[in-house]
Amino acid sequence: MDIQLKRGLLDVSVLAAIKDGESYGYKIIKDLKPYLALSESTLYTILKRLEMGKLLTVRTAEYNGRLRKYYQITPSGLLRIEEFKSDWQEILTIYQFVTKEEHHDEA
Amino acid sequence: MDIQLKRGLLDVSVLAAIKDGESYGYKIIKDLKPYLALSESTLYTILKRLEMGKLLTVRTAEYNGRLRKYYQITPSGLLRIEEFKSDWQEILTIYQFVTKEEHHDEA
DNA sequence: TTTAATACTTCGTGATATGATGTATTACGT
DNA sequence: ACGTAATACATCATATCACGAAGTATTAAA
Repeated sequence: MDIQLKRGLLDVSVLAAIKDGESYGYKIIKDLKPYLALSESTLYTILKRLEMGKLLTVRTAEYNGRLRKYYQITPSGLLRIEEFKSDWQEILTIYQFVTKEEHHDEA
Repeated sequence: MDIQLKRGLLDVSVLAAIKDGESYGYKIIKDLKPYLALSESTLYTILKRLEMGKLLTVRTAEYNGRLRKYYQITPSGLLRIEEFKSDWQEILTIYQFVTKEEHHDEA
Protein backbone atom coordinates (compact mmCIF):
# COMPACT_ATOMS: atom_id res chain seq x y z
CA MET A 1 0.00 0.00 0.00
CA ASP A 2 1.02 3.58 -0.52
CA ILE A 3 3.19 4.62 2.41
CA GLN A 4 1.78 8.12 2.54
CA LEU A 5 -1.73 6.86 3.05
CA LYS A 6 -0.65 5.06 6.20
CA ARG A 7 0.93 8.11 7.78
CA GLY A 8 -2.18 9.67 9.18
CA LEU A 9 -3.30 6.36 10.58
CA LEU A 10 -0.13 5.38 12.38
CA ASP A 11 -0.28 7.46 15.55
CA VAL A 12 -3.94 6.89 16.02
CA SER A 13 -3.65 3.15 15.38
CA VAL A 14 -1.04 2.84 18.09
CA LEU A 15 -3.28 4.80 20.44
CA ALA A 16 -6.17 2.54 19.55
CA ALA A 17 -4.02 -0.48 20.32
CA ILE A 18 -3.63 0.64 23.94
CA LYS A 19 -6.94 2.33 24.51
CA ASP A 20 -8.58 -0.69 26.15
CA GLY A 21 -5.68 -1.36 28.50
CA GLU A 22 -1.95 -0.87 28.66
CA SER A 23 0.32 -2.75 26.32
CA TYR A 24 3.96 -2.90 25.32
CA GLY A 25 5.91 -2.51 22.11
CA TYR A 26 6.19 -6.02 20.90
CA LYS A 27 2.56 -6.78 21.63
CA ILE A 28 1.37 -3.62 19.89
CA ILE A 29 3.14 -4.68 16.72
CA LYS A 30 1.51 -8.10 16.84
CA ASP A 31 -1.93 -6.67 17.59
CA LEU A 32 -1.69 -4.26 14.69
CA LYS A 33 -0.27 -6.77 12.25
CA PRO A 34 -3.65 -7.80 10.79
CA TYR A 35 -4.39 -4.17 10.00
CA LEU A 36 -1.09 -2.57 9.19
CA ALA A 37 2.51 -3.69 9.26
CA LEU A 38 4.96 -1.51 11.09
CA SER A 39 8.57 -2.16 12.00
CA GLU A 40 10.04 -1.87 15.45
CA SER A 41 11.98 1.27 14.61
CA THR A 42 8.81 2.89 13.36
CA LEU A 43 6.82 1.86 16.40
CA TYR A 44 9.31 3.08 18.95
CA THR A 45 9.64 6.38 17.13
CA ILE A 46 5.88 6.76 17.32
CA LEU A 47 5.71 5.75 20.98
CA LYS A 48 8.39 8.29 21.83
CA ARG A 49 6.50 10.99 19.97
CA LEU A 50 3.20 10.12 21.63
CA GLU A 51 4.89 10.12 25.01
CA MET A 52 6.37 13.56 24.43
CA GLY A 53 2.96 14.81 23.39
CA LYS A 54 1.51 13.34 26.59
CA LEU A 55 -0.91 11.19 24.65
CA LEU A 56 0.34 8.20 26.62
CA THR A 57 2.39 7.46 29.70
CA VAL A 58 5.01 4.81 30.28
CA ARG A 59 5.94 2.63 33.16
CA THR A 60 8.75 0.13 33.18
CA ALA A 61 8.18 -3.20 34.85
CA GLU A 62 9.96 -6.50 35.00
CA TYR A 63 8.36 -9.43 33.31
CA ASN A 64 9.96 -12.81 33.41
CA GLY A 65 13.38 -11.46 34.22
CA ARG A 66 13.46 -8.84 31.51
CA LEU A 67 12.25 -5.28 31.37
CA ARG A 68 9.15 -4.21 29.60
CA LYS A 69 7.79 -0.75 28.99
CA TYR A 70 4.07 -0.60 29.44
CA TYR A 71 2.25 2.17 27.63
CA GLN A 72 -1.01 3.58 28.88
CA ILE A 73 -3.25 6.03 27.06
CA THR A 74 -4.07 9.42 28.62
CA PRO A 75 -7.25 11.51 28.34
CA SER A 76 -5.45 13.54 25.68
CA GLY A 77 -4.80 10.34 23.82
CA LEU A 78 -8.45 9.42 23.91
CA LEU A 79 -9.29 12.92 22.75
CA ARG A 80 -6.92 12.46 19.85
CA ILE A 81 -8.90 9.45 18.71
CA GLU A 82 -12.11 11.48 18.89
CA GLU A 83 -10.51 14.22 16.79
CA PHE A 84 -9.55 11.61 14.27
CA LYS A 85 -13.18 10.61 13.96
CA SER A 86 -14.12 14.20 13.17
CA ASP A 87 -11.35 14.52 10.63
CA TRP A 88 -12.65 11.43 8.96
CA GLN A 89 -15.62 13.31 7.55
CA GLU A 90 -13.26 15.58 5.64
CA ILE A 91 -11.27 12.61 4.46
CA LEU A 92 -14.42 11.01 3.12
CA THR A 93 -15.25 14.16 1.18
CA ILE A 94 -11.83 14.10 -0.44
CA TYR A 95 -12.21 10.41 -1.14
CA GLN A 96 -15.46 11.05 -2.94
CA PHE A 97 -13.90 13.80 -4.99
CA VAL A 98 -11.05 11.57 -6.06
CA THR A 99 -13.21 8.61 -6.97
CA LYS A 100 -16.18 10.30 -8.55
CA GLU A 101 -16.71 9.46 -12.18
CA GLU A 102 -16.95 12.11 -14.81
CA HIS A 103 -20.48 12.78 -15.88
CA HIS A 104 -20.92 11.57 -19.45
CA ASP A 105 -23.85 12.62 -21.60
CA GLU A 106 -25.77 9.59 -22.73
CA ALA A 107 -27.38 9.17 -26.12
CA MET B 1 -7.05 18.81 10.07
CA ASP B 2 -4.10 16.61 10.90
CA ILE B 3 -1.44 17.20 8.28
CA GLN B 4 -0.42 13.57 8.15
CA LEU B 5 -3.89 12.46 7.23
CA LYS B 6 -3.81 14.62 4.13
CA ARG B 7 -0.54 13.25 2.84
CA GLY B 8 -1.87 10.17 1.20
CA LEU B 9 -4.64 12.13 -0.44
CA LEU B 10 -2.56 14.93 -1.94
CA ASP B 11 -1.04 13.30 -4.99
CA VAL B 12 -4.19 11.51 -5.91
CA SER B 13 -6.34 14.60 -5.40
CA VAL B 14 -4.18 16.54 -7.83
CA LEU B 15 -4.45 13.70 -10.31
CA ALA B 16 -8.21 13.67 -9.85
CA ALA B 17 -8.30 17.41 -10.52
CA ILE B 18 -6.90 16.87 -14.01
CA LYS B 19 -8.38 13.51 -14.87
CA ASP B 20 -11.32 14.94 -16.82
CA GLY B 21 -9.21 17.33 -18.86
CA GLU B 22 -5.97 19.24 -18.59
CA SER B 23 -5.63 22.04 -16.11
CA TYR B 24 -2.99 24.38 -14.71
CA GLY B 25 -1.59 25.17 -11.29
CA TYR B 26 -3.67 28.07 -10.22
CA LYS B 27 -6.87 26.44 -11.36
CA ILE B 28 -6.07 23.18 -9.63
CA ILE B 29 -5.70 25.00 -6.34
CA LYS B 30 -9.06 26.68 -6.78
CA ASP B 31 -10.79 23.48 -7.84
CA LEU B 32 -9.43 21.62 -4.82
CA LYS B 33 -10.13 24.41 -2.36
CA PRO B 34 -13.57 23.10 -1.32
CA TYR B 35 -12.01 19.75 -0.45
CA LEU B 36 -8.54 20.50 0.77
CA ALA B 37 -6.42 23.59 1.06
CA LEU B 38 -2.96 23.46 -0.41
CA SER B 39 -0.44 26.22 -0.97
CA GLU B 40 1.29 26.98 -4.21
CA SER B 41 4.61 25.70 -3.00
CA THR B 42 2.99 22.43 -2.03
CA LEU B 43 1.15 22.10 -5.31
CA TYR B 44 4.12 22.75 -7.52
CA THR B 45 6.20 20.30 -5.52
CA ILE B 46 3.54 17.70 -6.12
CA LEU B 47 3.21 18.51 -9.81
CA LYS B 48 6.95 18.18 -10.25
CA ARG B 49 6.92 14.84 -8.49
CA LEU B 50 4.01 13.55 -10.54
CA GLU B 51 5.72 14.68 -13.71
CA MET B 52 8.91 12.87 -12.80
CA GLY B 53 6.89 9.76 -12.09
CA LYS B 54 5.25 10.11 -15.50
CA LEU B 55 1.80 10.26 -13.94
CA LEU B 56 1.17 13.44 -15.89
CA THR B 57 2.65 15.38 -18.77
CA VAL B 58 3.14 19.10 -19.18
CA ARG B 59 2.84 21.49 -22.03
CA THR B 60 3.51 25.19 -21.88
CA ALA B 61 1.20 27.51 -23.74
CA GLU B 62 0.60 31.20 -23.88
CA TYR B 63 -2.65 32.48 -22.50
CA ASN B 64 -3.47 36.15 -22.55
CA GLY B 65 0.12 37.19 -22.96
CA ARG B 66 1.48 35.10 -20.13
CA LEU B 67 2.70 31.54 -19.96
CA ARG B 68 0.74 28.75 -18.47
CA LYS B 69 1.74 25.17 -17.85
CA TYR B 70 -1.03 22.76 -18.68
CA TYR B 71 -0.96 19.41 -16.96
CA GLN B 72 -2.47 16.31 -18.50
CA ILE B 73 -2.92 12.95 -16.82
CA THR B 74 -1.29 9.84 -18.31
CA PRO B 75 -2.52 6.24 -18.30
CA SER B 76 -0.17 5.66 -15.37
CA GLY B 77 -1.84 8.52 -13.59
CA LEU B 78 -5.26 7.01 -14.13
CA LEU B 79 -3.90 3.69 -12.91
CA ARG B 80 -2.67 5.42 -9.80
CA ILE B 81 -6.19 6.53 -9.02
CA GLU B 82 -7.42 2.99 -9.46
CA GLU B 83 -4.74 1.73 -7.09
CA PHE B 84 -5.89 4.29 -4.59
CA LYS B 85 -9.38 2.85 -4.75
CA SER B 86 -8.02 -0.60 -3.93
CA ASP B 87 -5.92 0.76 -1.08
CA TRP B 88 -9.02 2.33 0.33
CA GLN B 89 -10.34 -1.02 1.47
CA GLU B 90 -7.31 -1.44 3.70
CA ILE B 91 -7.70 2.08 4.98
CA LEU B 92 -11.28 1.37 5.91
CA THR B 93 -10.21 -1.70 7.85
CA ILE B 94 -7.73 0.37 9.83
CA TYR B 95 -10.36 3.04 10.37
CA GLN B 96 -12.72 0.47 11.82
CA PHE B 97 -10.03 -0.85 14.11
CA VAL B 98 -9.29 2.64 15.41
CA THR B 99 -12.89 3.61 15.97
CA LYS B 100 -14.33 0.38 17.25
CA GLU B 101 -15.66 0.56 20.80
CA GLU B 102 -14.49 -1.79 23.46
CA HIS B 103 -16.91 -4.57 24.15
CA HIS B 104 -18.36 -4.11 27.62
CA ASP B 105 -20.10 -6.86 29.50
CA GLU B 106 -23.68 -5.94 30.21
CA ALA B 107 -25.74 -6.64 33.32
C1' DT C 1 -2.34 54.60 -9.91
C1' DT C 2 -2.41 51.59 -6.48
C1' DT C 3 -4.03 47.19 -5.14
C1' DA C 4 -5.61 42.61 -6.00
C1' DA C 5 -5.59 38.60 -8.70
C1' DT C 6 -3.22 35.53 -11.74
C1' DA C 7 0.76 32.34 -12.46
C1' DC C 8 4.87 30.05 -11.68
C1' DT C 9 9.60 29.37 -9.12
C1' DT C 10 13.14 28.56 -5.60
C1' DC C 11 14.96 27.88 -1.00
C1' DG C 12 15.19 26.36 3.61
C1' DT C 13 13.26 23.84 7.35
C1' DG C 14 11.13 20.58 10.31
C1' DA C 15 8.76 16.34 10.61
C1' DT C 16 8.78 11.72 9.81
C1' DA C 17 8.91 6.50 8.36
C1' DT C 18 12.09 3.05 7.88
C1' DG C 19 16.13 -0.06 7.20
C1' DA C 20 20.14 -1.43 9.37
C1' DT C 21 22.34 -2.61 13.28
C1' DG C 22 23.02 -3.65 18.08
C1' DT C 23 22.17 -5.64 22.86
C1' DA C 24 20.17 -9.16 25.85
C1' DT C 25 17.25 -12.63 27.57
C1' DT C 26 14.05 -16.62 27.19
C1' DA C 27 11.91 -20.55 24.77
C1' DC C 28 12.14 -24.25 21.70
C1' DG C 29 13.77 -27.97 18.81
C1' DT C 30 16.73 -31.83 18.17
C1' DA D 1 23.94 -29.41 25.28
C1' DC D 2 23.58 -26.31 21.52
C1' DG D 3 21.82 -23.56 18.05
C1' DT D 4 18.03 -20.96 16.48
C1' DA D 5 13.94 -18.41 16.92
C1' DA D 6 11.25 -15.35 19.50
C1' DT D 7 10.93 -11.63 22.70
C1' DA D 8 12.04 -6.71 23.78
C1' DC D 9 13.91 -2.33 23.32
C1' DA D 10 17.31 1.27 21.39
C1' DT D 11 19.95 4.25 18.14
C1' DC D 12 21.53 6.17 13.84
C1' DA D 13 21.46 7.66 9.17
C1' DT D 14 18.74 8.61 5.29
C1' DA D 15 15.29 9.96 2.05
C1' DT D 16 10.91 11.88 1.44
C1' DC D 17 7.90 15.43 1.90
C1' DA D 18 4.60 19.55 3.06
C1' DC D 19 4.93 24.17 3.59
C1' DG D 20 6.02 29.06 4.69
C1' DA D 21 8.60 32.77 2.88
C1' DA D 22 10.08 35.36 -0.65
C1' DG D 23 10.55 36.50 -5.40
C1' DT D 24 9.27 37.67 -10.52
C1' DA D 25 5.91 39.34 -13.79
C1' DT D 26 1.64 40.31 -16.01
C1' DT D 27 -3.35 41.64 -16.11
C1' DA D 28 -7.69 43.28 -14.00
C1' DA D 29 -10.10 46.08 -10.92
C1' DA D 30 -10.91 49.90 -7.71
